[in-house]
Amino acid sequence: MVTPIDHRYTGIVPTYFHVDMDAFFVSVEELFDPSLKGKPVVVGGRPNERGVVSAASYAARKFGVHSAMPLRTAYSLCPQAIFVDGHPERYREYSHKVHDVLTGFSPLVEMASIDEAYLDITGTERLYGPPLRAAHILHERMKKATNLNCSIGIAASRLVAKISSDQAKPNGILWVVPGQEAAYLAPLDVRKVPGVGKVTEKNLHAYGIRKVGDLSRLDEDFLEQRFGKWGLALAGKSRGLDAGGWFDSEIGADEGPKSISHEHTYGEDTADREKLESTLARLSEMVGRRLREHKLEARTIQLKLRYSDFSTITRAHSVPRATQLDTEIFEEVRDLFRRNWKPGAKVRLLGVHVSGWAEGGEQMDLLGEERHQKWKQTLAAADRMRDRFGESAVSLGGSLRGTFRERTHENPAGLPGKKPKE
DNA sequence: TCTGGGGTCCTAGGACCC
DNA sequence: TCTGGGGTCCTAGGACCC
Repeated sequence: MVTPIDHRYTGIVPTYFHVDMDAFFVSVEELFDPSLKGKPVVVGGRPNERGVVSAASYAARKFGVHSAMPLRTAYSLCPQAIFVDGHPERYREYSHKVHDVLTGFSPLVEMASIDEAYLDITGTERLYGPPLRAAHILHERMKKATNLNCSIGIAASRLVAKISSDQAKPNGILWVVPGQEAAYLAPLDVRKVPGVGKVTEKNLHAYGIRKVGDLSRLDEDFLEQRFGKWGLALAGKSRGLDAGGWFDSEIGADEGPKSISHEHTYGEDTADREKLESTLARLSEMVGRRLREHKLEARTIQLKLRYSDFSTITRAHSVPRATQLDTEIFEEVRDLFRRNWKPGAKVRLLGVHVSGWAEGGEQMDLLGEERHQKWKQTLAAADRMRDRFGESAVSLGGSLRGTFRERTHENPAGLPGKKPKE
C-alpha cells in the first residue's frame, strides 16, 4: 500500500500524468484480429440491435460514428463498417496489463476507468528526467508491453492533464507548463471541461458563455448564484484547478465501490410478468454475486423500470438488516416491482441496484444465524460452480416456481429451511 | 439518430429527532 | 394557539463519465 502524497503540505508544484489509451476496445480487438486494422470498426453490437456504440475506430469516426451513438444510426452513417459485440474479459485483461505498466513506472497510480489513469510523478526527475522525457519513456514502455497506443497529458493539476491528453490524441504527448493553464484553456469550448455535458453546455450558451475563457472572466458569485455549488466548481475549473484547488489531488486512494447494479434492456419490449420477474431474479443473482466478491452487504435495494416510451422510474427500499443474498435482494426488488409496475404496460428495461453498505451488520437470533450461514455457504458453492462451468450452470430461477419459502414471522428472511421434498 | 450498462455525484423534499 | 432551526436518513430524479 502506497500512501498518497498531499501536495498541499509539501509546497512543491506537482506533476500529474493523465494516460488515456487510444480507441481502447477497438485496439484490443485488432490485437486478436489484425485484419481489422485500418478498417472502420464499431464495437457495441450488431447494427440492427438495440444499443449504442462503445467504441469506434478512427476510420469509422471519419464517417461521423462516435461512442454513445445508437448502433442503427452508426449503420446508416457507415454501412460498410465491421460491427463486433466486443469482449469485456479481454478489455479487463488488457486493462490489468496497462495497470502493471503504470505501477512499474510510478507507485502513485489511480485507474480512473478501464482505459485511463492518473499518475503522480512529482519528484521523479532524477529517475526519468523532465516531464516530457518521462512521458516518452512511459509511452515506449506501454507500446512494448501491450502493443497498444496511448496519449499522455502532463500538467500541475489532474484536470488540465486530462484535458491535454484528449488534445494529444491520437498517440501523442502534451505538456501544459505550470503557470500557463488559464492561457491554454481559454480558447477551448466549455464542453471540453470534464463535467460539462449537453445540458450544462446549453445553459452556459444561454448566457453567451462558449469558451473556457468566457467562464474564467465571470464573477464567482454570478456562477454560484446561477449554477449553485457546481457553478463555483466551474469557476475553479476554468482556471485549471482541481476540486479543492491546486495541491489537492491525491492519487492512489483506492476506495471500494459505492454501489453495484445490473440492468437489462429487452430486444423487444415485454409485458409478460413471468418473463419480467425471471429477469429480476437473474439480475438479483448477478448483484448478489458481486456483493459476495467484494465482501459487502447492502441495506438499500433499488428497482429501475423503463417503459416503452423511455419514461423511467426508480423505487428503493432500505432494509433493517444488510444483505448479500440473492434471495433477499430478489424478494425486495420483486415487491417493489409488483407495487409499481402497471400491469400490461410494456417494459423496455429492468435494473437492480444496491448501495448503503452496512458497517457491522445487526445480530440475528441463533437459529436465523445458523440458517443464514448455511445459505451463504450454498451461494459460495454456486459461485464456484459458475466460475468453473459458466454463468448458466446454476440458477435461482427456481424461486419463481416456489422453491423458496415465503417470508413468515418465524422466517423473516424467507430463507430455505430443510430442503424441500421433490 | 430512437436512445447500453456500469458507475459517481448533486439536488430537493419529507420524516424524524433534539 | 400559525409556529425555529439544524442534522441525518430516506427516496426520486437527473447530469455526467467511459
